[in-house]
Amino acid sequence: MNVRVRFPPSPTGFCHVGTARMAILNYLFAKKHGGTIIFRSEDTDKVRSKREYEEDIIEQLKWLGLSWDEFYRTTELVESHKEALARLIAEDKAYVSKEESKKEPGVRVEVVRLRNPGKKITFTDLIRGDITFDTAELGDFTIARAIDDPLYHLAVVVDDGEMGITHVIRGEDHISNTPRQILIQEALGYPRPEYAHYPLHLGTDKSKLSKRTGDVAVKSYRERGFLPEALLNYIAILGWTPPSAREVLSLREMIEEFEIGDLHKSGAVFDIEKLRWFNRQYLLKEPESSFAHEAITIMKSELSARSISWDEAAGERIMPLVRERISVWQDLRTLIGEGEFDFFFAAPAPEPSTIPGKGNDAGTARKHLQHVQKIFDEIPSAEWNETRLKDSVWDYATNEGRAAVLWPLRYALTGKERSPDPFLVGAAIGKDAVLKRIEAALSLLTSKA
RNA sequence: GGCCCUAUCGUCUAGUGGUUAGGACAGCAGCUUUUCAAGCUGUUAACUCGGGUUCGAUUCCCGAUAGGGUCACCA
Repeated sequence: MNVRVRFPPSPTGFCHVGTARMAILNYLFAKKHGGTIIFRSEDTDKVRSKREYEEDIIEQLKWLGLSWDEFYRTTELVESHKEALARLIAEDKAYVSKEESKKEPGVRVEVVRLRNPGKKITFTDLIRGDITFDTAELGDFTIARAIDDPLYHLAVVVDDGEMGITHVIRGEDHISNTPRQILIQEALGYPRPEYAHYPLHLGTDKSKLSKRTGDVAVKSYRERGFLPEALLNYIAILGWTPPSAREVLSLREMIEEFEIGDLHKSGAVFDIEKLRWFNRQYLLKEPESSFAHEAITIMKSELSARSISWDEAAGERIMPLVRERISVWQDLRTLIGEGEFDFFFAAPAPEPSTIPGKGNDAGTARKHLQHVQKIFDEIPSAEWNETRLKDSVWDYATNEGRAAVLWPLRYALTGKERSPDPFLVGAAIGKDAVLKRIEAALSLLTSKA
């Protein structure tokens, strides 16, 4: 069978996680079966639809790495809807009903209603099995606001029929829409596509994921520095377990493993912590050059906001450290913004009383710092690197007590009670800066004593 | 409220008519060349309840309960 699926977002809001999930699942299914994907902007609601939203949806889906083969807007297909409407009325399967407007009381309108045969409808859901509804409860529901103004259900059925859609894969909020669409479909004589209704993602309190319960705009994840691969991967895996049970998968691998029947039946809570973990996995895979490019851009801008001048050499040297400390790019902005990395670029302002560290006095600290200063001073600049620094003082530190020697050294270099180790810092800032900072700490100790 | 869907650790899940109910995230503990981070190792933690069927149910059936969805001149 020639598989044809659709992405039918309604452009009444920015691209959110639910939109992305709809697109991902349809994409995986279509690609798995070599099918065609139709992007159909469901803009029948003229009041709420905006071109701005449509553009955002397109932009974010592309950012996630998705694509489609054909593009339409529902409103541009209105002629076929009108034809269908006219045919239904001519065949007396629908009728024009003159009634009072629900939106504007007192105003008479002419809506079109379907003559509902009121029978039981059973359809097979690829994820849930047979589902039966008694459509009598629906009554003669409205299918158009007016003879030339179709409503969603009519438009969807006609468009799906005309476009030869074979599989309708959508969220479970559409389960109860399915019987009425089937009714319209049968009245029009279109074949019934296969249906698959996947569960919705839930917010932390298990309620529907929405603007109220959390951040859902794809753009906001993008702005916080989540990687598209990570977001795509997490959204896909949340509610689907591939046969291999692997969690970290590329788009290609997902396509290979995808089976619509493997989608879960129950809704899952969207866990930002796990998303962060996924993002870290992908950040760790980033090539060194592109990682450094992004990191440097962020560091430069955040440091300049703090009036600290950028040092290219130091920046390059702390890359491994940056990569080890962040899960999302936003973390780097926060780190720098809070001054956590200031000491790599500017001299710190250590607190004299904190220099010795726990259980040691100023005299001891001065003695150790002077010793280390002397050792460091003798290291040729050409041999100035992390390993060399560590080797040069390690035995001394071990004999004298590592905490007693290393704490003052580290604190003198960073001015932070918590920071990376002194060797890494020392190598990054260079010999001159190290000696100056030790000297500064020593004078602080002396002036205090 | 009617109708529909769903139900395993805090979260995402695997799984079977008989299992020590497995994994991931988070948590906790220990280790790793001082602190922090990372890493490594270990570890806490679950079958919603009540009836059936059965020698035996987490698993099959029914009911209850809970959660979700939907009942538009929105999509």
